[in-house]
Formats: sequence, structure tokens, C-alpha cells
Amino acid sequence: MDLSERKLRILQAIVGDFIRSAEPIGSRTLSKKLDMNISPATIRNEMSDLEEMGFLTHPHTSAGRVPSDKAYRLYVNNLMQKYELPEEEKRIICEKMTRNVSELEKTIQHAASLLSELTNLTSFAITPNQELNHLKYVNFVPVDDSTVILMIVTESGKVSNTAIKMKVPYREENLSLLSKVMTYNYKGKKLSEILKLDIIKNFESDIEAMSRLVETIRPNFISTLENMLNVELFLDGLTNIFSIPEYNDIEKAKVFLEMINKKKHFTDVLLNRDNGVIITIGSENTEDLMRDCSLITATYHINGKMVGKLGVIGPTRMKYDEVTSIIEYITENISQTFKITGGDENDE
Amino acid sequence: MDLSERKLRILQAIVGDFIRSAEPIGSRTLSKKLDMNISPATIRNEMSDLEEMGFLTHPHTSAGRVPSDKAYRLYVNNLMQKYELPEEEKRIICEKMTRNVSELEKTIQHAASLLSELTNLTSFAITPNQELNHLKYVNFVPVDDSTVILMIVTESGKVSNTAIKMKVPYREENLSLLSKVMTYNYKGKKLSEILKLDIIKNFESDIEAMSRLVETIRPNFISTLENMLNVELFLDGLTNIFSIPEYNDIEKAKVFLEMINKKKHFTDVLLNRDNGVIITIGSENTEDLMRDCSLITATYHINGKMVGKLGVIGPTRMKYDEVTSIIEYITENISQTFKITGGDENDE
DNA sequence: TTTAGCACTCACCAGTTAAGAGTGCTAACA
DNA sequence: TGTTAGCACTCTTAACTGGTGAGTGCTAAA
Repeated sequence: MDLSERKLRILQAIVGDFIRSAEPIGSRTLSKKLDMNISPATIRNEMSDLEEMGFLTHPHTSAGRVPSDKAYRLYVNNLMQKYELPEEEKRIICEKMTRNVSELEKTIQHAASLLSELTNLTSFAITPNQELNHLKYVNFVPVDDSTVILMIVTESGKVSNTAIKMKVPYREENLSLLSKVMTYNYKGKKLSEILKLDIIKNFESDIEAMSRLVETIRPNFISTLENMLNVELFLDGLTNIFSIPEYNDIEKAKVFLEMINKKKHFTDVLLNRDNGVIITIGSENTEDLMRDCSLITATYHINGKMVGKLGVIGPTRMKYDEVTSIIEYITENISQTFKITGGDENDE
Repeated sequence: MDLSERKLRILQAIVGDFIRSAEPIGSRTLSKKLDMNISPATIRNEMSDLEEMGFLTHPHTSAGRVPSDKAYRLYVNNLMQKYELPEEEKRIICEKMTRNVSELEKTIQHAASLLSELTNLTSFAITPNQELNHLKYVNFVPVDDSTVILMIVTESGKVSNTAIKMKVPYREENLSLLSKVMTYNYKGKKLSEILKLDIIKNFESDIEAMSRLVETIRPNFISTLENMLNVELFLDGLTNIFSIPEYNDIEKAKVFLEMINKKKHFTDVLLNRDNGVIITIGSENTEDLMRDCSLITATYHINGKMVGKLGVIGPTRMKYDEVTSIIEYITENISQTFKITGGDENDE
């Protein structure tokens, strides 16, 4: 059977209407809404065909029709029209995103929050995987007799500190020398690569003071690097699911929230997705618990290279056009913000 | 009317049973459970008295009795027995809390997570109010031609960085001089106090290079300080409320989650509570939305001085004895960890 | 190919009923 | 006077009922 022009229009109308109302739609209603001058009976026939082709389903004999995942897929790929964001919304996004860009983490968290606010869905965002991040600078700053702060700066501008408690006395010259040597050795290398190297240990190990210093500092240095490599996950708008009829069932809401809150697992799911704007609908999701959800993710870039993700999760019935536009606009905005100069900066 | 010994025992049994089962308890059941050899009828009389005194309520005519907030209060103050934590649990707490104490924030977040895991309730924790924190050290670290990192260290060991994008060229000597002067000027002063001072501006304003440098750095310095003063709130175990019968109603669960998620507001509520272990039961809460909840908070100390809070929120029917013990043990543990040496450290 | 008509199905609502749990009251008992 | 047994009463819950409305599927006519 072929998808005639008329079938497509009917399908589009059903999907569009269902996205808005969450109610199964009947032939009579549809006939009135569609100004095509065809009777309910004709529409019933077409609907019946569409159902046979797998685009519609029937909750029960005498309910209206409901779009299937396949219908949403067709809608997203072919039927959906580009949704132009109202200027007002664009303005809000720009304004909120450029305010307070001191830290990458804060900005991304902020973006997730904004996204959930605009879409009324649950949103998420992860920071870029730091695998590709290169070290720029290592410095040990003496604070007092027993405390030294280790500071690591990456090329993308991420800064991390750790306060190190010194068990043995140290001399400032040694610290400063160590800073220089480490920066010299590691500069331009990937963080993950550095973790594999053992240079620190071998270096100058014959001079005793330095050797002790290195011994003290080594575990801190490694754990700081490891921490920097972690991808962070931010969630927002968790309670939005309560205003979605699909999750009126407490059991469903519970499962949804619990799935989302398994952060480690959810992060992995996100990391495994391709780059660009990706929409997966219901059964297209590989994760069992997400079979009733649609997931839209998009990628943003830091320095044009490093990639983080952000998106929303909600019922398969969602305003794909609008949500996609919003996500795209936000990710574009982030990429723009962190383009020229790179990461963590404070540019007031 | 007086609270006879027998009335107390009956009340204790009702509270204890209700905490476990969440079901209203009837005279017949109670008579069997209580090995006091009194008939259901007698118990009914006693219950009736207790109800008149405000300790019990009646959901409807023919349901069993349910403890009122007043009964819980009596239970917590007088009837409750000290709950001794099993060694196994103590071990788990100690182990999980001492692992990875690199950052105060992480540790506190960790504690909240542990707490919700052990109590099956929703837990929260806030970092100490930094009002009392004193500055120890300011340093500007040159990273490259256009980037300088501002580092502030407090006496409690909190470290904060901000990357500053320099619009004008700078000289390292100037940066280093500025670090020294600012450290000299601000050392030992409260963070909040420093914000009020205007020293930076006046200092050396006649030398032009320095003056420009100060101008560039000032807004970053101020906003970093302001950020450091913010109290952070961590929540954990949000989905635990779904396993509590009281929140089987989706509407209630929604209200609960939304209240908790108003972080600013919830933080204020926490900050307003007294120090030590504080239990507020149902209507004792000043917040309208918490009238159905009980809140248990305890305080931990950093360096024996600065105070943060941590606790749980749940239905008025909760295992006060057990939960209190767990919270006490965890806060003790935190205070112990951050006792001798002070805040952010890495003490492997 | 489209349409009108009609029987049929199912969800939903309101009302009814019966069972079960628990109370309150009264009167009898120790 | 405190305690107990008995009994009528209340209220919740679940299961069943019939009526209504929305919507379908089929058939026959246009």
C-alpha cells in the first residue's frame, strides 16, 4: 500500500493533534478539523489503512487512533515543519546564557535549567569528555607551612585545585622548580595520556628533597587529574513530568525518575549517542526503561573541538519541532560563547 | 486527665506499630500485640481518653487510631529508646566517609547520599555559611598572555579559582605585587567584610599600570568572593518518597518534590533552624508545605567553628530513633574529619 | 471511490451491594 | 470502680450494575 498525499495529511493531522491534546482522536473530530471536505467514514477507511501499515494504534476497539512510534518517526523526518523560535524566546535565551559565564560547569548547568523551563520537560546536560583536553599549566602554590595548593589548567580553560597537606617541610624553590618541570613535561599532552606516564617519579629522584616532595605530591596529582576527566551530569525540571498526562500513573513516574537518577548509567547512555541533533523515539531506544520515552540530544562545542551534550527526555508525544529548535538554539549559543577564547573565563 | 503508665504503654505501642506499618491500628489488634492481658474494650476506653487528650486521631469513624503530631512529640521526647547503630552500619559510614575527602563539597554531597541510602528517606545537606570564614591567601597566577587565574584560599581551606581574561597586557611583577598586597591587606579578614572594603581601588591608583590591572581584576575578585559566600544545597534520595505509602497520591508526591526543589527557599528554611539535632514534627513546622512532613536536621562543624547542616525530610511517620542515630553518627564523622587540619585537604 | 446508516464495542461514571474492620455505647461482672 | 462482652452503627473498599457517549467496522447505496 502506498502513502497517498491524503493519507499523509491525515496522519500529520493526527500526530499534530495528539501531541497537543494527548487524547486519542476520532474520525468525526478529524473530519471537522481537516478542511478537506471528506466524511468521517472516508477518514475511517484511511485510518484503517494507516493502522494496517503500522502508523496508528488503537488503545481499544472504540477509542480514537493514536500515533505509533513509526508515525512519530515519519513526522519528525518528513512531515514536521521547521519551528521558528519567537524573537522573545531567543532574546531570553541569549540573555540568560551570556549572563555569568565564569565557569563552564555553571554555564552548562544553567543551560539545562533554561531548557527544562522552556520545554516543560526534564532536561539534562553533560560536560565535555576531557579525553581530548590538553594540559597547559601546572603550578604548586605554597599557602602555609603545611599546605600547598596544586593547580592544573587545561587548554580549554578548565581549572582545578587541590589543597595538599604536606607531612614533611618543603622549600619554596623546590615547589617552584617542580611546577616548571611538570609544566614543561606535560604541556600540550592529553590529560588521560599524562595519567599513563611515569615521568614525575623518575625525574630527579636522586636528589632527596625533591624526591620526597614528588612522593607527597604524586597521589594528589593523579587523583586530581582523574577527577578532571570525569564527565558531569546535570539534571533539571525533574518535577515537570508530573504535569504530563502520560505520567499520571505514580508507578510510571517513579520508574522514570529512578531511571534518570541513576546518573552513572544515564551518563553512559548519553555518551554513546552520536553527535549532532539526535532524536530517538520510544522503541528506537536501546534502553528498556526508555521504551516509553523520546530522547532528544544535541552537542555543543568548546573551542570548536571538545564536545558536550544536552537535551531533554519526555513522553514520545512531545512537540518535536519546538523542542528541537530550542535545543539547537541553546547549543549554538553555548558553542558561540566558548568559541574564541576557550573555556572558563570571566569576561565582564 | 493524667497519662497513666498504662496509657503511655498503649500510646507507645500505637506509635511504634504505626511507624512500622503505616496502617491505623485497632483495639483488637493492639490487645493481642500488647501482652498486658487487657481486652479490646478496655483499650478502646483508653484510646478514647488518649484521643480526647489529643494524642490520637481518627481518620473516620470506623478506622483504627493514628498518632497525632503531639503523640510523635511525646514519643520523641520521652518514650523513644536510644537506637544503637549496628556495628556493620557504623563501619559502612566510617569507610564511605573517609574515602575521598579531597573537597569539602564532595564530602558533604557524599554524606547526603549516604544518609538517604541508609534511611530510605529524602536527605539534604548544606555547606557551611562562609560568613565566618577568613581569607588566608590571594594569588594571581599568570597562565598565558591573555589569561590570569585568580586564586583565593580561606582559613578553613576552601579554594576558589576564576580564570580572568585580560584585555590589556600585564606584567608578571605587577601581578605578583598585587597578590602580595592583597594578601597582606585581606589576610584574616572575613570574606563578607572584604566585600565591603574598597581598599583595592584606592591602593596605588597613582601608578597607571597597576591601576589598570586592578580595574580589570576587581569585578572578578568581587564576584568570586560572592560566589564563595553562597551556601550550597545537596539533595539525595528524592525518589525514595515513592516507596512511602503517605505519598502514594501523585498530587502529594508532586507537591513534596516541588517544595524540595525550590532550592533557594529550602536552603533558607534550613539556615533558620537552630544548631544541634533538631526534630520538627508536622504542624510544628512553620512552613505550610511541610505541615505533613517531619524534618530532622543536625549540624556538623568545620574546624570546630563553621557550621553546616544535614538531615532528612519525610512523612511524620518515620523511624525517629533510627534516623536520629544515623544522622548523629554521620555529622560526628564529618566534624571529626575536618577537625584538626581544616577544610579542603587531601590527606592520603 | 465516497458516503450514510446502523449495530457493536469499550471506557467511564454513578449507583448499589456486601463484606470487613473498627468504634461507641450499654449493661453486666469482679 | 475498673473491666469486659455484646451489639448496633459507621465507614471504606471492592465488585458489580446499567446507562451514556465516543468511536469503530461493515454494508449498501450514491
